[in-house]
Amino acid sequence: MDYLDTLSEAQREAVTHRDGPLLVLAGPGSGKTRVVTCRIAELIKSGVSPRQVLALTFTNKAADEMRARVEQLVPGESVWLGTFHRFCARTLRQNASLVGLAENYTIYDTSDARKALDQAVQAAEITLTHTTLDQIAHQISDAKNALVTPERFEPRRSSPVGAIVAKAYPAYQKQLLTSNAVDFDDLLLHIAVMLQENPELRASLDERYRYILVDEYQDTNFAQYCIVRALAQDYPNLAVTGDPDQSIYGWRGANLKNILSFEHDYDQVRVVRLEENYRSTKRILRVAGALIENNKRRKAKRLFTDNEDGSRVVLATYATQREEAEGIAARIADDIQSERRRPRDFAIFYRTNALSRALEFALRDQGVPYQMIRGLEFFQRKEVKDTLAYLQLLNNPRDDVALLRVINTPTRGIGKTTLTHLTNHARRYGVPLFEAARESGLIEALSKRAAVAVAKFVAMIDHLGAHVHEPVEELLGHLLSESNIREVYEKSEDDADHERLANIEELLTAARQFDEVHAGDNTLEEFLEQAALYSDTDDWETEQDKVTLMTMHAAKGLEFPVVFLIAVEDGLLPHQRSMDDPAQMEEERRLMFVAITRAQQQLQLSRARKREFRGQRRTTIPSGFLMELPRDEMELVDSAPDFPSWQEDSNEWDDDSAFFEDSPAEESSVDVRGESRSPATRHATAGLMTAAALGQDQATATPPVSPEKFKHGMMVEHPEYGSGTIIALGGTADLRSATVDFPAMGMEKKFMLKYSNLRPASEESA
DNA sequence: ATTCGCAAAGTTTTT
DNA sequence: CTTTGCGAAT
Repeated sequence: MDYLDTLSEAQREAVTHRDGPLLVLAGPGSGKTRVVTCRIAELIKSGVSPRQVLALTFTNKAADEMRARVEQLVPGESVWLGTFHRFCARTLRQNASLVGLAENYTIYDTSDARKALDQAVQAAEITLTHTTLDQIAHQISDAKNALVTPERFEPRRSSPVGAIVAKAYPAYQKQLLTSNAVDFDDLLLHIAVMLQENPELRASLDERYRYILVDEYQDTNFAQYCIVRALAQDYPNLAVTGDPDQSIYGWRGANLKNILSFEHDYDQVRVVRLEENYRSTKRILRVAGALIENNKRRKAKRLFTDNEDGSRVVLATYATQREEAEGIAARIADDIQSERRRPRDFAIFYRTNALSRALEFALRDQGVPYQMIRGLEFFQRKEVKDTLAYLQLLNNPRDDVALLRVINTPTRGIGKTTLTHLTNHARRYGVPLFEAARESGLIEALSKRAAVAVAKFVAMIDHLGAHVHEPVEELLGHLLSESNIREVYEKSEDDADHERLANIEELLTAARQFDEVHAGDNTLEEFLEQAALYSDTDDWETEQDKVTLMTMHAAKGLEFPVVFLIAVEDGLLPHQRSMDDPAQMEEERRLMFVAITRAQQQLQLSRARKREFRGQRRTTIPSGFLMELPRDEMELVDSAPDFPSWQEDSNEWDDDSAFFEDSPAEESSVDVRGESRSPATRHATAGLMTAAALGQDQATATPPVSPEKFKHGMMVEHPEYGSGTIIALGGTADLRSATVDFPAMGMEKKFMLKYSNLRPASEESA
């Protein structure tokens, strides 16, 4: 076909390279997806059997998109294309016994896994001093991502938490095995271990998957790295694509080293660089490039584009988060009203989900349609989880977490005491809870009444069990009526319950759609697998003509004509928890790089001078990243430059603003807002503030106190830590620092005076 | 057993 | 500030 003619030289090189390892370093907007899909098509055309091709992605969304594109290129040919987790889930299904599981194992999501851990910790009688379940879970997850099995786990010496983890990890793993269940990390861990320990299986899978493609290789963790390696040994036809500058999942164990040292890991690697960008304007690209250059640990890369210069990147400063949200909403509304743009042209990104609230209000106010992409949501709702738990229990009766969730939902008189007895019985004989429930008549501690209630529950599950091979929708139908779930919600007076019923209906719809596609056997298992590995990000609908709101992480791989990135402030971007670690700071910078490079034509970065944080209004500090951006490409817009009152007595000012906004006098038809606001507040690019000057802004935020004023023994105030005494001073000029003892906090802290919000206590009264 | 109320805790990103 | 969890009371 002719698609080869439409590719650039570099793209074509990657697409037509057939055998041997291939590393495609693909900058943002360089047509990476196109290269991957064309490559799959090209392989098939050159005679490779589709079933020998394995394409692994990071998200379902990416997989779905690729599948659609491959289908266009080579209709009817089905290669295995999906996420790492799904690939592992399927492979584990076929070889479950090798790791002590049965093929009908359950995949626990994070909250299920947390419950299993809770169970395990209790059963092992581990006391949680100085730590929490969450902490333990994290450490276990880290260990699993690094392929450290329970037996091999060694806590760092003198780590009290580590010692607890060393006990909890094996107990947790045992609990999972008893329940015939795995968590997300296990999917990878089990497969990686399985490949290590079973050479013949490894060899056969290696042979089966002759051509492997891995997308977003920079996001792979150690377990994924090992899996890929194991499958590409005898047939190293491994093509990985990625961009080290877009690695944003370090917190989840992703290891940048995997892509940076790909050339050392494999022999005779062909490297193709895709550096031409087809997405963004020159200006946007230059801004992105200038930012990412500040990272030390990276492969230098030249990004360029043939696209036009475009408009300057706007750096907007608003007085409050509310003005930020309203300003953006007004501009969007204006552009839609005047038909310059459609809602779907816009995206608004933020670092944390919590930041979306003000935007939602503002957009709703303006009547702008929007869709918000959140991580989970649907499958996390109680009623949905309850219903799915029934299915899980039916599919895998050993699933203790599922049983605990459903045995008294809706209530059927099986209370805490009964459950304690059941649990004791189960632990004594080392059997799953459902087994214990089945023997309820034999448990002496149980009252007659309790035993009967349990027996009725068991009978109901058994009865439902007769329907497990029917289409999922039908099974769900039986389940909803026999369990009384439907009846309880229907009879309820509560509106919330009717909404729950609606959600269950939605689940039925999902089941019906699933049934249409999967007519074959084992459908229940697969349905549950899909549900477990699904996230709401996956069915983000491009066709919908709505403004998109999402986190920066969710934005990866997408593009929009107009992008707003909000809250570019110290502590949010970069995030507080990353600021003390240079490696994490680089990841934050990459995250911002990803966000910026989503924009095709227009980009606005913004911050608010004041932002509500944990219920408190706080003066913000502009993100240090802003100072790394090239002044020449930017346009600075300040919505309240001559309005200094936000500094000191801003409490009232803010309330005033709220008052005016709500007063009917200033009614908000779209165009009134848009016009009245923009000309008055826009400033010519020339003059005013430079990006560096914006940094000075932070000094203005708290009226500057010259570092020389601080003396040893002086009483000082810190907005966060309260009052304290200077017990040491060091450095000179910009480097002058003070060590302060805060008696109320029982701690000492060292500050760089130039940057700190420290002030002499006496100034308070003025 | 369920319900209500209060307290506490925790607020990054997701397969 | 919000959500979640736990404990008490009915």
